[in-house]
Amino acid sequence: MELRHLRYFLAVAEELHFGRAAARLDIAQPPLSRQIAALEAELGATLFDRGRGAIRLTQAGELLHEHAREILARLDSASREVRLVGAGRAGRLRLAFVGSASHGVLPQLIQGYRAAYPEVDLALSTMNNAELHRALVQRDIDVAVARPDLEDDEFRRETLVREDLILALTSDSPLASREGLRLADLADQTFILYPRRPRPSYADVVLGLCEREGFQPKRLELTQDFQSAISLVSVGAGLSVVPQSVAQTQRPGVVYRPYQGFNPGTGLSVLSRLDNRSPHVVHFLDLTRRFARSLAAQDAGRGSS
Amino acid sequence: MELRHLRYFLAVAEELHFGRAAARLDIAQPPLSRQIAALEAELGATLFDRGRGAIRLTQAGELLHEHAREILARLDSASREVRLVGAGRAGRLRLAFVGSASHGVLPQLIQGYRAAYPEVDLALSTMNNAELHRALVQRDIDVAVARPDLEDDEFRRETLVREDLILALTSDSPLASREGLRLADLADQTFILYPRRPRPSYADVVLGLCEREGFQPKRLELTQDFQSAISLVSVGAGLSVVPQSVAQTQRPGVVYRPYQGFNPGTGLSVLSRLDNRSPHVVHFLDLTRRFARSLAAQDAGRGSS
DNA sequence: CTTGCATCATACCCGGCGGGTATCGGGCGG
DNA sequence: CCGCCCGATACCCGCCGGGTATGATGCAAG
Repeated sequence: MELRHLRYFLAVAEELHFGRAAARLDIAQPPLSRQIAALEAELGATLFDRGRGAIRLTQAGELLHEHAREILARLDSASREVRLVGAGRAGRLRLAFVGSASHGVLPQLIQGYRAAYPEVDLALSTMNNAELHRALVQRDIDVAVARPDLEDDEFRRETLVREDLILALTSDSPLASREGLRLADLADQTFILYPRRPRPSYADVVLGLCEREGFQPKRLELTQDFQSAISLVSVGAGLSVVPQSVAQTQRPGVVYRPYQGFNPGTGLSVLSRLDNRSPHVVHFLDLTRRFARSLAAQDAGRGSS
Repeated sequence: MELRHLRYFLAVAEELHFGRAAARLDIAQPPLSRQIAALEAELGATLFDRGRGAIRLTQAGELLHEHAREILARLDSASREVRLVGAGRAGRLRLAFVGSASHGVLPQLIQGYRAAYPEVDLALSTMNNAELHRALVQRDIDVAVARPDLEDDEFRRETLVREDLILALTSDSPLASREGLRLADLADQTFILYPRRPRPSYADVVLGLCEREGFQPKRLELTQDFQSAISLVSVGAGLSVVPQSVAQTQRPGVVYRPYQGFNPGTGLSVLSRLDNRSPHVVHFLDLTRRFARSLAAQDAGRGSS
């Protein structure tokens, strides 16, 4: 049996007239008669009572009528849904990001995607860089937002934003009001760094900075993520070096201060597997590129003004 | 889209290998590739990730996979059900019969049909001859069991059984013990006849009998059906002339006695519209024919012994 | 009763499409 | 680097579905 049979049958069942049904189907009447006859032969059942003038459905015909309607409706909705998913306008996008990106521009980017593709179910989670890498490779996620990047040439990448590093200090610390602060001035402070595992990590980047400035922090406190680092700062356990965007969310007991000297900054990258050409991913990365470009234009404008 | 696309897609989705899927479908691999490509083009969606070695379903593919499975399963069950109904082994048969047929051989016939076609839903009802005729013509029923027949050459008919008429008397009537009773002996009794409407009817057949015997019943009582006639007999309201099979069910206060003289008997006919070639009807009438033949053989055997 | 019309079935032809074989192209393993 | 595996492409052929013409049948009107 083919869908043609069902479509033709449905037309005849609804018109109860071969001529009109054929017109509705945009074919001539004879092939329609033939196809219906073939269907009846295949099913071994008479579907229509061809009695004098008016045509009528048999019991088997009534039964097939209901089934055919449902099957064709089902097919139609399947087709529509698949088209939508195939166009990336429905379905699901699994995105994970480093915790320190939950402030700053990433939320705007995600909002933008949500607005453009409201029917796509966004599955969000947070991971550190190592976990992001593993999840991308194992296809547990479609898109990763890493800081600053993931080393893998199997990934497509878009740079989302670059930002300076900044100090997070306990608000009642005397350092908070000092002008022209340098990293070396903090040599005898407790540095709260993250993540604790795996190494090397962002913590080592900061330690490298210190070494470049000619010292090693007197005390180190390693914590899991930037959230707990800030928490520790707020209770006076030490200071931390964080991306500037973190300063957007003020927190009691914490003040943010720039420092003098070498500031390599940090960035956010949006990554996906090279072989993942899913429209959702493509759309998200396109949006990312446009968004990053508009951010750069803003910065340039602000810089020149 | 055609079912071929769904079937091919399903094979590939389950094998995740074009070669094996083609083998399973008993076609060569190239046309399979082409059909899948055509399906993807029509849906505007990539369904498979053809990445290095292992093939994989995309999100759109996963979605279509579920839909395709259900649609094909649905089609399969539709086909099976329609075949059954078309073969008359499932579905519904609407049968109506005169009340006086609820004793005697009709129940056996119906039992026989039930045993042969257990999945067919039998819709039974009782009507008088006039109602049977109307119902058949208007297609409210498929098969009618009338006594003795319906006058209409648009009907196909099988004679189910013929039987003598018999008297139903009040058990304490002196007539009950009289030998060699003749209808004329009952001229001064109350004749309870049916149906009251419409006329002419079975009541007129009995009145014709009396006339032939040279008398008119002194008193007449017309009632709706044979059930109420027997009830009236049982309370001593008079006597009735009924088909012999009615005597099979004994009832307190009623005795059945044969009578001498002309006995035209009566019969049951099984009727259906000539243009109703539904397998259910055909089966039922076939069964009726065989059943009637076996009844006739029984009678002949009993007669000769 | 006969003619004409409406409607579905049959006869026959044609072209498109689905399937076949041969071959290519790329990725992976030896 | 070569050969193999697998999917894609190229090209041909035969079938089947659709078209036109016509038949068969039942009904209505004259």
